[in-house]
Amino acid sequence: MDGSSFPIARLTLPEAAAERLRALIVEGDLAPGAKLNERELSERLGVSRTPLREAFRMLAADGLLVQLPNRGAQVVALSREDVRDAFEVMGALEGLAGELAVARVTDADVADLRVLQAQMESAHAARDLPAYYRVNRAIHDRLNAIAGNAVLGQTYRTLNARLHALRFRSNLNPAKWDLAVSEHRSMIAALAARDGAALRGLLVGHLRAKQQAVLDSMDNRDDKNLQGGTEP
Amino acid sequence: MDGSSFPIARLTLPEAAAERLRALIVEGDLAPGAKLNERELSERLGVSRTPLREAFRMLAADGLLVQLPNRGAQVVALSREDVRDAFEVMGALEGLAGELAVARVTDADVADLRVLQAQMESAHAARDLPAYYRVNRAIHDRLNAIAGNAVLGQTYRTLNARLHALRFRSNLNPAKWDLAVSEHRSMIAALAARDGAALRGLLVGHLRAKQQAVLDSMDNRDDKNLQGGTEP
DNA sequence: CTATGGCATATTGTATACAAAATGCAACAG
DNA sequence: CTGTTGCATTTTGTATACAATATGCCATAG
Repeated sequence: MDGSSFPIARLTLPEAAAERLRALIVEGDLAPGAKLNERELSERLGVSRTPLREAFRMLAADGLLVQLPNRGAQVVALSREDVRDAFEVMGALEGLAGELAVARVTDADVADLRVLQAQMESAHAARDLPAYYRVNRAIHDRLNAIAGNAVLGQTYRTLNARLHALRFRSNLNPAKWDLAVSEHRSMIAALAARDGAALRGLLVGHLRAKQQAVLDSMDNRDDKNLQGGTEP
Repeated sequence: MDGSSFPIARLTLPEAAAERLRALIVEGDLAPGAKLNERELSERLGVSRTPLREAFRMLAADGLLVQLPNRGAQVVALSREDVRDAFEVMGALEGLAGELAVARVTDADVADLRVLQAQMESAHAARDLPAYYRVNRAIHDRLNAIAGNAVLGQTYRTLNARLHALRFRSNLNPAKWDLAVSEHRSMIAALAARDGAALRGLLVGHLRAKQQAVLDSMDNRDDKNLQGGTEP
């Protein structure tokens, strides 16, 4: 995102462990509600318990783990309410990002976004879902970057990671997919026109649709992710 | 905020240390930019370095500390831009809180808020600034509670703590104070009338005024808090 | 047969010892 | 006199040992 300085930035062991765990959680290798045994995990990751515990603290702060005193850490199991709450906040953040982006966007930014939009249309035409997700994410990241608010970006990414831990396969049927792509087209138009209110409305609406899809997908699978649900 | 369950919840050592450090930072006993020596701090807090380092990780996640690999932790020194960014996000969050509160508020809540408002008017009439701040905070906390969004509340509190670490003495002159009190009156009226748009507008405007006051106060003091500024 | 109490085991919490890295100073070369 | 290199010291990073707590099982009383 910056690219102007080159600190070598070796990862410290707790950071590396946290990154690895984050991936394991988001990829679903560590299921929601799973209890994390310190000794076992530290052996699997090849680090001692001390840095692992620091990693736990970081992930707990991100809301990916919950730590119970003397009872260890477990992967968070988001309740329906948690998901609703997180999406509501995400909506507010996206709305802000839209308004800020309108205030700060340059023509070069718009040009870049149009390129991404074209890529998205291609992925859509080719029915290439992974590519679509990738470009989709790139567009939203780009918007946040244009907004130029570090606190916003940070908060947004953290919340996003927490929701990704759900591993929802948002059942994206053709109709929804078509709509989503056209919404993105409208977003870029609104941004190019410097129409903050319109962009805000589009982003919030877009997210509300996603929220509904995720909540639906939570209903349509085993209730494991609901609060209190632990496997036998 | 909940009050329906009574887990004894002894604080674990890292949590206790984090809480203590948080207070030291917010109270200004640990100045922005101050370097935190692990051995010395652990002795002063009466804990060993292990739980202290976990506390560091928690506070770093909250944005109260920054940790540099192999170079320790230091109290965050917010730049002007950081403050602007944080307030922008706070504004979006407050706006959301207002809309949610309107959707979920009960008449009992409104009655409670009117009591707090009366207390605020008293503090204002008596020119009792500490009491005013206390009630002010209580009102905003209450609004967030009514909004009933745990993620929102959490995010809001974290950002608030980070800004409090600035130790700004928002130069509250009589005119501004009068305005602030009347704004609160309007807020409660908007909430009672279930007028979400009006409440959002009031909250966002209220916060923007605060942001301006804080940024001004940052200008009017030594530039210690600005990025790169380290004492001789 | 069920429920309670106590003990053995496993797991987390904390302190400390050791390793690795950074810092500051001093000696030296230019 | 200035800048650089190497060493001693300080500080952070990691592993491990020990302490405290929780968990689960079994014996026993009702």
